[in-house]
Amino acid sequence: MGDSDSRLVQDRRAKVERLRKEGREPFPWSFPGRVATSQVVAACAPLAPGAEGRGPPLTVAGRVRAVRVHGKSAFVDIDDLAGPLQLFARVDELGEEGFGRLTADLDPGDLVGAVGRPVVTRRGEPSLRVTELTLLAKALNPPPEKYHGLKDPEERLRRRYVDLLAAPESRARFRARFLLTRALRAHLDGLDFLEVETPTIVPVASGAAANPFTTRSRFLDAELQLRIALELPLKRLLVGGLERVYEIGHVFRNEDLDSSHTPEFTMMELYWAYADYHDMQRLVEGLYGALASEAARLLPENPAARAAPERFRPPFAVVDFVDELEARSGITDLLGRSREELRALARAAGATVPDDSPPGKFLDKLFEHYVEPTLDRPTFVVDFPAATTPLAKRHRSRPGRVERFELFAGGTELGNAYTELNDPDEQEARFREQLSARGEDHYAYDADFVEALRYGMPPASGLGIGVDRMVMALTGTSSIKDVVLFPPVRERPVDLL
RNA sequence: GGGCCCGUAGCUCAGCCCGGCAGAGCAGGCGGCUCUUAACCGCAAGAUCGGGGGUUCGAAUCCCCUCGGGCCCGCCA
Repeated sequence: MGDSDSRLVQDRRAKVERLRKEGREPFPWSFPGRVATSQVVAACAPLAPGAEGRGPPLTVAGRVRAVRVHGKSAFVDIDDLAGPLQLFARVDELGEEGFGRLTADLDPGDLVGAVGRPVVTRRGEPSLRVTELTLLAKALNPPPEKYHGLKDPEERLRRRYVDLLAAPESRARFRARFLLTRALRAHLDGLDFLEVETPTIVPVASGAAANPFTTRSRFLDAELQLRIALELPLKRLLVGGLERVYEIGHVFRNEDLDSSHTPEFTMMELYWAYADYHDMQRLVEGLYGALASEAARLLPENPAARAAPERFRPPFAVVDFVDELEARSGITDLLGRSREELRALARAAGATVPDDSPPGKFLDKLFEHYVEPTLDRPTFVVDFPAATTPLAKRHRSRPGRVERFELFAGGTELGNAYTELNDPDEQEARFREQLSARGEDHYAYDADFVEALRYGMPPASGLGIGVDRMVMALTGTSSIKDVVLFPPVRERPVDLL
């Protein structure tokens, strides 16, 4: 069962040996002058079936998907990033020897280059009538079966390159993911935000409630952690006068995987001096509107992407956290409830929360249970109870609330924003509350951050968006593993020798 | 971490309930075919049935353990 023993691999190795003996290099260095396969297809468009294009020959390169030999002619399907193309090879153009080599050398999975003229076959398939065919890299391992492809979900993750080479829709989805990230940057750059980078390895991970990964520095002789959020370093930059900053980077949370969580994921956080959370709602609407258009352009075949521009057309709906929760749950006077009452209500709603959870935890659970699943259309949930949010500024006119919104769509969170707390004394008090609440997932006390606020942070609004989930929402992808190229997998057990 | 399910040829899958010679298609080999596109036709080959143990005259099939994965639940976005 070992690959090295496989008969198929042995046959392919034998071909490599033979090629070398014949003085032909199975892994040449370059292949100049190629155009995209789509260019050949375009050149075929005006041609009638059976006609051959005039003008100079074209050069293409790509991976062999199938070889169909018909005695003295052959069809070779290749594809490159632009799409598939049929090569039409005949002994008439290649000669007996050249044609014989083609059929003897080529296997599915090989990378080849071809020169020829565009033709449309009698059956109407745009093709390249090949006058030269060159092996560019021999594939020793055979590709997955040509019709069913690679189905095994484990192999698709462990050997993502095989998934990508075998499944054009997987390539298209990942391309869309990274082009959406590019569009995200372009949108923010256009609003004059500055992209920055801050450390991933920090003394104490803070800015969110999650279990950190730990590591050790030999230089500092100290235990360090991997960041769980971008928030606090970026706010320090507002103190420093950078005014509009954002960062797109990985954050790390030492938790289990499921269809919407993975321990290492991509976060975008943005901080905007002299703006508040109302300004930020407008920014988020503009941002999702722009990204939805881009998704529709990138994936015209994908129903979710195609529907995105209409779905994410501003303005988004707005609901009040407390009003909506009371309306959905039938609970009254939520803000007047004691911690014990809230805990009992949360447990009645099926949440399993430890007794010593921070007080806001119970409200979060209630909201998650009663409201989140009902939020399908993009909706801003606004004015969270203060207890849920230690880093947001208290509401300017509504006691017991903070100026915060989350954007939900399709039952999942697509963004989280506050008017930022910039009063150092209040920040210090909120950190202390969190610590005294104990429990596992309190926010870490960051004394230097309080110190930074003492120098004066401008009034500002901040935004966080989970980029993986943003991509999922815009592309209709149900598992986060389908938008993360190399999700974490367990070490495969060593084969017994 | 708890529950349910899956693992058979390089790939996609049968066979497992109800124990009795491990099958097919694709890919690969050989032969044929100058318009196919999941090309077609013929021949031959390819598997310690995830791993270990047990029950049995006999295990892919039943039992136990273990590894890997999927889905649901709990926790983090």
